[in-house]
Amino acid sequence: MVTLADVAQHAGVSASTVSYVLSGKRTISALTRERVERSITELGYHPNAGARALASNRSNIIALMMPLRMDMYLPVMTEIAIAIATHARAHGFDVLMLTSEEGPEAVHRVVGSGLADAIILMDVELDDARLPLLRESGRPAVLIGLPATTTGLTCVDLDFTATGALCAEHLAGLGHREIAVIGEAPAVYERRTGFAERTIDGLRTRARALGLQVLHRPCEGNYAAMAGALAQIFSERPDVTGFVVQNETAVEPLLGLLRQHRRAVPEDISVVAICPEQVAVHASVRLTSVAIPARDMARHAVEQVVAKIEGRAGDEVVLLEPELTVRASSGPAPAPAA
Amino acid sequence: MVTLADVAQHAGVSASTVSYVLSGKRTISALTRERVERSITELGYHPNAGARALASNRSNIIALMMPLRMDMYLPVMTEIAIAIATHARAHGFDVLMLTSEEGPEAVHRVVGSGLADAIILMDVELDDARLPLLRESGRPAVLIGLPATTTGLTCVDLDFTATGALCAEHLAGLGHREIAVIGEAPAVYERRTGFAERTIDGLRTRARALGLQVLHRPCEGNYAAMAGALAQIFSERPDVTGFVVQNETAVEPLLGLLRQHRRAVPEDISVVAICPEQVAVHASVRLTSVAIPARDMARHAVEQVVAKIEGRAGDEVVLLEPELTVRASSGPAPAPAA
DNA sequence: GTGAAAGCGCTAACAG
DNA sequence: CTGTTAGCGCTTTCAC
Repeated sequence: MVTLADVAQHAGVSASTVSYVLSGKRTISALTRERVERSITELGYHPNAGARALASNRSNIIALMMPLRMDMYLPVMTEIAIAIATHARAHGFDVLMLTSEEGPEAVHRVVGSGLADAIILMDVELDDARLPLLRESGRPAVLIGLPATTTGLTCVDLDFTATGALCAEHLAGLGHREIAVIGEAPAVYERRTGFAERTIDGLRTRARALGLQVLHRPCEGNYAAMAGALAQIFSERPDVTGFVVQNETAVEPLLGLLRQHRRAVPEDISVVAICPEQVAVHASVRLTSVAIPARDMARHAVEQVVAKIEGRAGDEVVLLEPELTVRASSGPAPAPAA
Repeated sequence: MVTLADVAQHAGVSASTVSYVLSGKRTISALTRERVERSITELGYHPNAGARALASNRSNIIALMMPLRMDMYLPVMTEIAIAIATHARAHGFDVLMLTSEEGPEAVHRVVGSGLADAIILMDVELDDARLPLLRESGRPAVLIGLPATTTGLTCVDLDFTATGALCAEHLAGLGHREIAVIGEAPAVYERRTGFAERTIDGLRTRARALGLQVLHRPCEGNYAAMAGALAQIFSERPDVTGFVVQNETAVEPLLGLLRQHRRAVPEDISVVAICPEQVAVHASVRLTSVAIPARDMARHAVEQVVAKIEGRAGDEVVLLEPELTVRASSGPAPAPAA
């Protein structure tokens, strides 16, 4: 193994000089710098991560705690995770993957051992068991999601309240008077993951202001569950002309079933989805949607966490503005069947 | 920060004793062990990862290189990644997430710096640019997937050749004479990811032996592409009665379109999918399928890699036996339309 | 602009 | 069964 000392000897300088060439923490003459750099490449030197972590008290690793749950539409989680890894690399950090299976314990382990300089938590619940540990650990942390109390924590999330409101507005603006919301699986609400509740709250509040009737149905994302929910909605509220879907896996079942019910989209029924762009664009009907900005969330999370590691940031709540893109699935409400 | 020395002092023993209590590498009297363990919990001691890595030359980290590509059905990749993380933890390892964006470079960086003790590569191509680097690095590595040459490497994968054969057999056994294969997106074949080619090869070989006609169509996983492919298949080969699908995202489009074409599944058309169990079970028709054993692959990969790190294993190619589960989407071939 | 040297916290001989 | 001690490879004062 090539060590820093080897490089120093090969270049005819001291160890500290090599170190400073690497870190750029003091000015080096062009000549020495060049010599050192040549030696580095010639010898194929790679600084030892462990030694560096020990001496500098920094691992240059960010831990990312991902959910295991299968009810949390994995593609979004995955996209966020990949984007986090990519951005972290751009800041010189690697990403350590933790699963929520290990539970709050993992926070201790990783942060206590200095394995990671900071933690990013995904899929945060309103009253998350990991938060007390995090706060007392004092380590930099960023949450993706919004817990009940955010004091002492930095959080990044889509503004789901505004998202719900935006959907209500869009449908009301098109003349719809009665709409149904296909929500996440019941388990998501029971777990109190926040975003689902905030969406429906935001939607209801705005709907009330706009004189829009709202029926909310949590729903598993499969054909059978969707078929049941839909049948019930149409029997209870035959005048529903608009749907808001906040469950990516329910999108296709819904569209397929509407076809079976002989309801044309958007002529008879308008559909607005809250989902990743990709799902909206590739669905059997191009969906009017509010995008879940996975990349943006990842970018903000990494920037916040890096800023905290470097001591240049405090706690902050970053709520991303929702954007609704009109596509082929929404249109004017049909004239009431005389 | 609490150090090992602090614990030693508090327990009234030497540093090495504490170290050995932790590692179990030598026998310790019950009394001392207990005293040390008490001190550890009382002081809230966590061994410093960097120091440990430096002294022991082991980081207890496994690097996992994941694909970024969006054409690679992410849920399977994610499931594998999560399962790898879980199993790795069970062996005392953490998992560092690398994206393939960094390219072969990342192999150098992570392995050269001693950041990771080993690497697991996902989404390996037949002639993968990362392999030469890996081989010469000499670090333990396991591939998920099967490259063209496996010398000096351990590989874990589903036996896709056998998988293709199994699908052909199942349909032939039901009396089908002419089948179509809906393959992965063209890009997947162009990239030469191996598994797609092996599947079709295995299927063709067995089909020939069984007197089965095969039409193969690579296909993007969306409605539009699927609609085009399907129309063409039915016009070129009106007598096709069986489909094999190896593209998870094409499953629902195919089923939806078959309905639109008024072909009943399985009465008119049988469908066999090569996909994760979850997709097969939750599809609008419960699909006869060969499962992609994400968890098993992850388990084998971790076991192999840990064995290699500990020097108790050589290179090996582990091919998992495919299993076909009959569900509602396949049945006897319809009698030829007189 | 550069060197020398003191650790960082832990492991693993070596010594008893 | 336990203690002593010499590093592991790097960063960072302190000194020039």
